[in-house]
Amino acid sequence: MTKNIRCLLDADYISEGEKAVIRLFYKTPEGREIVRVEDFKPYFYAVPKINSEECIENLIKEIEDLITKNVGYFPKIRDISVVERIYFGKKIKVLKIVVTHPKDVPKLRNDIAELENCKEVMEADIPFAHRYIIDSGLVPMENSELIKLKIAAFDIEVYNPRGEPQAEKDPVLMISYSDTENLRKVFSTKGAFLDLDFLEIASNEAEMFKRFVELVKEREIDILVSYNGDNFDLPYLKERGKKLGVKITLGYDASEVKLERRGMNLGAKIRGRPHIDLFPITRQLFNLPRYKLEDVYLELFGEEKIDIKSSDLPKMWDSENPRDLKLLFLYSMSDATSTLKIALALLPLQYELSKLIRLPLYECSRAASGQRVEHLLISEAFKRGILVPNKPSDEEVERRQMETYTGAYVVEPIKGIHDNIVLFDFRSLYPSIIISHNIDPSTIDCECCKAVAERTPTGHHFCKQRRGFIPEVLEKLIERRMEIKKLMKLEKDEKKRRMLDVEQQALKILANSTYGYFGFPRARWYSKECAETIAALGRKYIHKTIEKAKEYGFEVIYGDTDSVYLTRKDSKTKDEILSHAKKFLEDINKELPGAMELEFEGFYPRGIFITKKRYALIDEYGMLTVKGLETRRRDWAKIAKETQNKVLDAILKEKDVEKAVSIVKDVIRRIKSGEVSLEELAIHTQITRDIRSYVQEGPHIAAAKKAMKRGYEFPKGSIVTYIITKKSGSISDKAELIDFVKEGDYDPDYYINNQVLPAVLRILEALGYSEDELKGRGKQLTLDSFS
DNA sequence: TACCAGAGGAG
DNA sequence: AAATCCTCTGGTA
Repeated sequence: MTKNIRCLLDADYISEGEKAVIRLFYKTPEGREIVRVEDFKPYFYAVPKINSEECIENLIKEIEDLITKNVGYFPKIRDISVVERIYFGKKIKVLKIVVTHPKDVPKLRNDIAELENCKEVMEADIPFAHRYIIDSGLVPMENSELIKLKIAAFDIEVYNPRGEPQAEKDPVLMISYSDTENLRKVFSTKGAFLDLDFLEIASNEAEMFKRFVELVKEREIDILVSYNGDNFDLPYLKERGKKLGVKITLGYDASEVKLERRGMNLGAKIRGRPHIDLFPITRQLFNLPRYKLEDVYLELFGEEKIDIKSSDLPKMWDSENPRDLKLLFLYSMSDATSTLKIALALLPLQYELSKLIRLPLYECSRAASGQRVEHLLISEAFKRGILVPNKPSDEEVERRQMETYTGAYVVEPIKGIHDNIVLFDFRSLYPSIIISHNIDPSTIDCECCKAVAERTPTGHHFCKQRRGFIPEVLEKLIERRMEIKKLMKLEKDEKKRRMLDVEQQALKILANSTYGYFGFPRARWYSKECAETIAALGRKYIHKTIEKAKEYGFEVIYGDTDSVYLTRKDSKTKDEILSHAKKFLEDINKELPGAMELEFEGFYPRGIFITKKRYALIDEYGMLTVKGLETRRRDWAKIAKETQNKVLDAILKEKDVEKAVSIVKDVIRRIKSGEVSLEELAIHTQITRDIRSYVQEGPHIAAAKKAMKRGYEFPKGSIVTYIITKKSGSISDKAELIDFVKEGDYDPDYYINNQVLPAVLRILEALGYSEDELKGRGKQLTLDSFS
C-alpha cells in the first residue's frame, strides 16, 4: 500500500479579490506541491457578559444591529452560531463568528468587544494560516525523515572599508553557496584568473545577485539556511538589490524576501522555501563566549575553520597579491559549507519542535521558550474545545512584571573539600509537581474541592475532580518521552536511535519550559499563583529530602532547587556510602506522589564547595565538573579560566597544593614576560541593552564606545571582546576591542591581580587558608610568592 | 568603605 | 518576549 507521504514546509494565505486562499507548501517524494484551500474561513468567538441564554440572544441582536447599521458589514460576517466551549475550566455557550477575510477581523473584533452584552472576544489574534493548521490537524515537518529535503546554505561578503558596511555605497563582493546535492559555488565579480573550481564570475554585482537567485530556483532548494541572514545577509542583499534594480525573489512563488519585525530584531521570511537562520538557534542551544560562525563550528565539530578579521577583508579584496584574493574566496566558500554542516546537525531538532508544536519551521525556529509553550497549548486547547485566553494588554504586562514571588531554595554549602559524595536529584521536579498536584489556572481554588483538597504551602488548593489542561498536556509530553527513551534502548539502528533522541530532546525542552511559562508576564495562561505554588512545593520536597537524609545519617554538603550533595562520616568507601544511598532512595520514593521521583545521579570521590552555585567535583574516572566558577564564565579571560581549571584538577585529583602553586607561578611568569597571546587574554561581555542607556559604564561599554568612533556598531545582544591594555587610567580606560590591540599590548598587573589570582585564590582559600593565613604561612602561599 | 549597576551563571 | 536565586566585578561617592 502506498501512503501519500508529504512534508509541510510552510503555509501562508493570499488574497484573491475578496477571498483569502490558504497555501500549503509541501515537499513530496516527486518534488513540490502547493495545495490551495479556498473554503476555510477566519473566525473568532464572542463571550457573553453573563453565561445565560438571554445574554447570548441579546448579543446576537446587538451584532445584527451592527450589521444593519454598517453597510459594509454584511458580506464580512458570514455566519454567527452558538457553540459550546470551555472558558476558564467551565463549559459555556459562546458565539462563533465566521468572517470572509482575515483583514476584516481587527475592526470587527473591536466593535464586537465593545458591545453591551459582550464580555470579551477570543481567538481573534491567531494568524489565519496557523489557525488552519491547528483546525485541520496538520503537522508541519511531518515525514521530514522520509523525504530527502534539499538544503542550501549561503553567505555574503561585503566591502567594508569603514567598519560597518553601508548598502548605499558598499558592494557585495561574494555570495557563497553550498547545498546537500554537493554543489558549491562562490559568485563574484573578479578573480577569473584563479584556479578555483567553485568560483563563478559574474559581469557585475547585479548579475551576481541574479545568478544566486536563479541557482536556488534551478536546484529546487527546499530550505535555505544562513548564519545571521535575518539581520545581515538578506536585509543587505535586499537593500543593495533595490539600488541595483534586482529583486531578491527567493520565494517558491517567486515572491521577494520579506523582512519582518521580530521584537528587537528582523526575520527574513521566504515564502514556501523556509529560511532558517542558525544564529538565533545556536544562541539558544549553546552557551559560548562568542557566537561567530567559527566559534560555533569549533564547538560542534572540534575543528577550526578559516577566519578572516573583518577589518582585513577590504585590504585582501584590493590586494595586488593574488594569494590574498584566493584566501578570501576560500574563506567565503568555507562560510557556506560550514553553515550547511551546522544546519545538518541542528535542523533535526527544529523539525521535531515544529512537529510537536505545530508551527511552521520558519516561525518555530525563531520562537522563544514562552512562544513555543504557548503554541503547543493553543493547538492542544483546540482539540479539547478550550478557549484560548487573550494576550495580556501592555498595562496588564506591566502589572504582572511588578508582582514577584519566591522561587527555589539553595542550601548554604559546607565550604571546603569533601570526600565520597553522592548526588541525588528529582527527575523533572517542576513538571512532576505540576502533574501530581494538578496545578493549572483552571483547577486552582475550585469550589468543588474547597472542603476536601489539602492546601499547598501557598494556601491554594487544586481540583481533585477535573484534570487540569496544562497538567494533562504536560503528562502526555512526559509519557511520550519515557516511551521514546525505552524505544531508544531497544533500537539497534544508529540513525533511528538518533531520530528518537532528537524527538526526546524536543519533548524535554517543552516540558522544562512549562513552569517558567506560568510566571511569564506575557503568557496567555499566566498564573503567578501557579508558578508560586510550584516553587513552594519544590522547596517542600527538597527540604523533606534534606531532613530525611539527615535522619538516615547523611551530612548535607550542598543542594540547589532539586538536588542534594551528601556524604557521611561513617562511610570511607564508595560501596559503603552507596549501600546507605540505596536504602535512603527506596524509602523516600515510597513516600513521594506517583509522578515524583528522587534519583541517584552520581558518586564523586572528591569535591570542593566554594559558595552557593560555585563548586567543583571529580568523578571516579578523573572527570572534572565545575559549576559557577570563573572557568565557566565567558566574562573571564581564558588564561584565568584555564589556570583555575588546572588548580582544581591538581587539588581534587592529588590534593597537591604545592603543584597548584607551581602552576600559578608559571602562569604569572608567562604573563609578566609578555608572551601570552591576546586570545588567552580576551574577555567577552555582552551588551544587554541599548548602549546609550547605560548608567554605569564597565570596561566592555568603554571598549565598545571607543570602537564605535571607528565605525563599529554594537546592537543590543552583541558580544564585546576586549583586552585590558597597557594604557593609563582606570580599567575602563585601558579596555580596547581586541581588533585594535597588537599582540603583547596588555596590562600584566591586571591579568595577574584581577584575573588569575582571584580565580585561583578562591579555590585555595576554600581549602581553609584565610587570606591572612596565606600571608602568615611563609613564602609558599602568600600573594608575594606568586609574584 | 559601602553601595549600586551590570553580567552571567545554576537549576 | 520562561521563572528566581546567587556571586562577583568595577565604578562612584
